[in-house]
Amino acid sequence: MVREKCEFWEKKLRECGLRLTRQRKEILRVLIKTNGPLNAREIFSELTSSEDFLELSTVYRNLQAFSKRGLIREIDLGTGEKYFELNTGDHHHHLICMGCGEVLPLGCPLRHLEKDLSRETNYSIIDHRLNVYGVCPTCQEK
Amino acid sequence: MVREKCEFWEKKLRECGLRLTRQRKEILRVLIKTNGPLNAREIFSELTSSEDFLELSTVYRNLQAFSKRGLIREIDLGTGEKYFELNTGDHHHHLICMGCGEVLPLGCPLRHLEKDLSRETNYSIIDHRLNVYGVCPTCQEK
DNA sequence: CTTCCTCTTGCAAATGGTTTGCATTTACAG
DNA sequence: CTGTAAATGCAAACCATTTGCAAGAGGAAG
Repeated sequence: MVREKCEFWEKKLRECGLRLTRQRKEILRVLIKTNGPLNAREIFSELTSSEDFLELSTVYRNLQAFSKRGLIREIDLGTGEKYFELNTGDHHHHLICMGCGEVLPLGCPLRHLEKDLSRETNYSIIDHRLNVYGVCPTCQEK
Repeated sequence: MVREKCEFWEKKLRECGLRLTRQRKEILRVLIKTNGPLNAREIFSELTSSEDFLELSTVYRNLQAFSKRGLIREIDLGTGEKYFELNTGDHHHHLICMGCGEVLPLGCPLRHLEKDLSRETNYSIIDHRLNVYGVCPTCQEK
């Protein structure tokens, strides 16, 4: 199943006009196996075993390249670093635990907002970002 | 009116246990006269005329101090820098023009979300951040 | 009004995330 | 298999922000 997903995303990557390098395969693999947002350093850390070494700057360059082509989506969790997750096309937000940093996907409660807002302000609405911050049940016990 | 507001915020600052220095007065003044979020460099730029010079690091240090004491509120517009605005206590969000960067305050459409979400996830919900991105009427014409 | 202690500032250097220049290596179209 | 454009490694630069330290300045107490 993971293999299939890898092939799916590698195909997408090729369709974007990007070459399929060892480093890109590995970055994709990490993004696939983790469900949820990752930053450059986290991806890099997953890949520092000697056999699949790659430069941190390569991770940054590729996250930028993937993001520009819509393969991944940039996520701002409000921590200062840029996070990314595979762009599966389903619009959602994130619920972030302020204790342990766990991130839960969150359905969008704002489906109707953009139309209303467009009418009120005459802005053409392009996008919105919502983060919700809380404390997860486990962290509440501590 | 501006003078009254300045006195109000200077009093608040003193009540937080902070000393009222020339630099802090000036930073407050800029925050008061601008309605909307500002970052450290913008505040600094407003104050580089010879008579009211201050160090950029002083701006950073004070924004941090004010923020910690709840005088101002940190705003993340998704641009990479930290923005701040006076904490007037009214909970709101921001509509940001992707053309010119204009920022409009936005009433909160999520009043009921936190209770529902708390029930569904067992998280205790602390806060949320919402940004809406669009293009303002002026920028649409270009 | 003066003194003293503590908080604050200026200055310069460090930090952390991210980007960039350049020579070398690699994917892959032909 | 070969040539070429794209990608990588490496090191240095960048930019917002933070920090250490000595000098300076609020303001409470006298």
